[in-house]
Amino acid sequence: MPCDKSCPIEHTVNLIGHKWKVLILRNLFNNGTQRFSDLSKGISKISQKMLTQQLRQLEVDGIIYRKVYPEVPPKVEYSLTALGNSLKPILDEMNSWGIEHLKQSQLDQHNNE
Amino acid sequence: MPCDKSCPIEHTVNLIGHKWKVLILRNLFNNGTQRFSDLSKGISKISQKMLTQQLRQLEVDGIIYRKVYPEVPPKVEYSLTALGNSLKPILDEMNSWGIEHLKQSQLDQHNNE
DNA sequence: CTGGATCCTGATGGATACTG
DNA sequence: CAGTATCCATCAGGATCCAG
Repeated sequence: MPCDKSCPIEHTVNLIGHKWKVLILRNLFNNGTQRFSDLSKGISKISQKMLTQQLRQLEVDGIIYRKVYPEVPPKVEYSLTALGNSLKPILDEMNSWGIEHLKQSQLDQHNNE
Repeated sequence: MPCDKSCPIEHTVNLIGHKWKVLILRNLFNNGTQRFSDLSKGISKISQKMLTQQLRQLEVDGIIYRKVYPEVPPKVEYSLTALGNSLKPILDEMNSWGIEHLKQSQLDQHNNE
């Protein structure tokens, strides 16, 4: 079973198979609608360029919605679309797995001291 | 809730938040133990260098196991460890989501013709 | 012949400075 | 505030080379 264009996992990976995208989604799931600066603060170490880039891609792919308020100072809000919300089970599984194995990896680290 | 070092999702993403890693795991889940060349054929468009690199990282992180048979011609088998197997729910969710939305994106494509 | 290391080149990511 | 623009470091792909 080769992993070609019709592979469901490949399709999913093409949309959210990127470290920063997952973290952006995490932020939107946890905190709801977020402004650019909220995301910037909420995701440690992401550069503005990367944040902009990934937000644009998520928007093009119909996963998030970008609402611009035509005012000064500028205000832009990002929120999940229905498609974006449908990704929640995946994020939930990643969260559960992380909780479980963060414990383990912290123990490992402790044992190595 | 900032996304710092103790964020479960960030931990998960740090281990498998890479396109090729997910596809490698997909291959191992679907086909069981695989040789280097099996993975190379099963994952369309991955370069040998990238495959080697990602396999090494997955091995270091304890997600896959690498068994070398000291024979000619060389033979190396990759399989999932217990930790690797515990990632199955995540892959399953990605698969389900992909199945659901591959339909949609194919319809969209059809409508644009 | 398989698995993978190396080299070179083009693409991508990060840090900073600047703008509407 | 929400991005661009710029420059530089690192990474990815392709071809080739090598050891068992």
